[in-house]
Amino acid sequence: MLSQSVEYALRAAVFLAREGEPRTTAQVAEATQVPAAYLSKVLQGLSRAGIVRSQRGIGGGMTLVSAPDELTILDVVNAVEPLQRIETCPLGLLEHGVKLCALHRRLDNAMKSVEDAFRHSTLADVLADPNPSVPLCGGNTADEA
Amino acid sequence: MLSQSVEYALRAAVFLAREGEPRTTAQVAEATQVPAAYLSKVLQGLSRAGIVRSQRGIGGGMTLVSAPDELTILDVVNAVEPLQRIETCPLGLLEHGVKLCALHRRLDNAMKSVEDAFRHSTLADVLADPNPSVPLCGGNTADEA
DNA sequence: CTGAAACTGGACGTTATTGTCCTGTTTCGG
DNA sequence: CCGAAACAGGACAATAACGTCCAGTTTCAG
Repeated sequence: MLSQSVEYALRAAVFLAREGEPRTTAQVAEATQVPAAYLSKVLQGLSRAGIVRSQRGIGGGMTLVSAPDELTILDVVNAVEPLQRIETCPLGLLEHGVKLCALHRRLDNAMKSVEDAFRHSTLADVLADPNPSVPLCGGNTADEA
Repeated sequence: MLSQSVEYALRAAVFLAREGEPRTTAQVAEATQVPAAYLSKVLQGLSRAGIVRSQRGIGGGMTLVSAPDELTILDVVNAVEPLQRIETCPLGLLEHGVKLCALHRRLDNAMKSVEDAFRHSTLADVLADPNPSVPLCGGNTADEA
């Protein structure tokens, strides 16, 4: 339902939030299990959107611009691929303005619930979650079956 | 966020629910404002999934198999493109089984909220909604600005 | 100044989605 | 039986998403 690029961007953002210091695209790619060359494009997008800052040269890499408790999942999602709410009737014939029909009202309500959930989760929340599985799944602090 | 095909399928399902009798692909296409040739494919999918029944020849067309109050938005969505919940860690390295990390737990919760919303809306609910905009937006029972 | 590290951006290939078109097959009315 | 109505399904085209590769540019260490 969410695009691959969004998934990649979220993994990268969570990783960068945890690290706190500049990390190269290669490092992020390995930690998040994302194709490096493609991740590069995704990070470029995040950079243009002002989510991350890039620094070239030795010691450079990618850093989050905001503090993890100031950056929500929604911010990241919207930077890559805006979560589009249904504003007007998709059929477009008779613009109902803000009055969507019963079908599209329900679809948009579902979108809204996703938007709200994402808006209320900051990266800090994700990192602080008392969950035995570490956010990027690369390691595990708990026992496995 | 939802694919175009899903949107088309929902429009078609709502229309067929309202009509109650066989309607040809061309009729559905006009009412729902969907490219007829493409809608044909979408309806074929709904037919294979057992959502609609097709009847060839004169007087034939598409009909809903179930009663509108027995068919949910989720049924239609899943017939076209299954709403995929996140069951296991997308990184796949160390399968955490049912224990998703904090990030994917949140993403899956969002999916679940959509799934639940769709599961609790039947086509009958959509048709009975006291909304001035008629479900397919092609007409309007209320005044417009 | 030089070179390695690291991002930037364009070109390109692959695949999935969306959309079109046409031929065939089933069905029913007369 | 015949023909029109209507779906079925394959072939194809256009577009976007996903992914790869490489040359160029910035930056810092020494």
